[in-house]
Amino acid sequence: MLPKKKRTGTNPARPGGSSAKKGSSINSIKPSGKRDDSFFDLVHAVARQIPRGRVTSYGAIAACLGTRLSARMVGWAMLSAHQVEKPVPAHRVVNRVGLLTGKHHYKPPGRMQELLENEGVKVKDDKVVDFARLFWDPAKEL
DNA sequence: AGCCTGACTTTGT
DNA sequence: GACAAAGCCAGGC
Repeated sequence: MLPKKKRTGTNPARPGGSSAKKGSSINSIKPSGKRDDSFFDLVHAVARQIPRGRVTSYGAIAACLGTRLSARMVGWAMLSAHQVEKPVPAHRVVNRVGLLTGKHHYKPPGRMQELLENEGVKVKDDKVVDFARLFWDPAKEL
């Protein structure tokens, strides 16, 4: 989501460095501590840095990683986020309109909203209130 | 190998 | 603001 950011004609596509597509496996869940720097781990890392009481969007994370066009993959990464033991505040990640699209993936669907409200984020109709204000841009704040 | 699906986004109508 | 289409990458069949 880059409302003001000009669309650089040259699509950054892959700002070298972030995308290390080699042996990309979701099996990054290695208790041994040896985890591949796959796309998923990067997403987890960013998601984990979301300040409490703030929210962000998949696209923001994707853009931060340079894969703005692959926001979907961020969602995929969130799936693994539930598998891993590491604390990944997936509830702080919503779609660009602030809709809790992933609430249905929680054990109790309402858990996501509860977690958010518990952090001070008001949710109305599966939608984050004042989303624009609570929005946290990893590319900017990070 | 191909084909389909998916916690999304952007652009155009 | 809403709807439709295209693009993205990874995983499962």
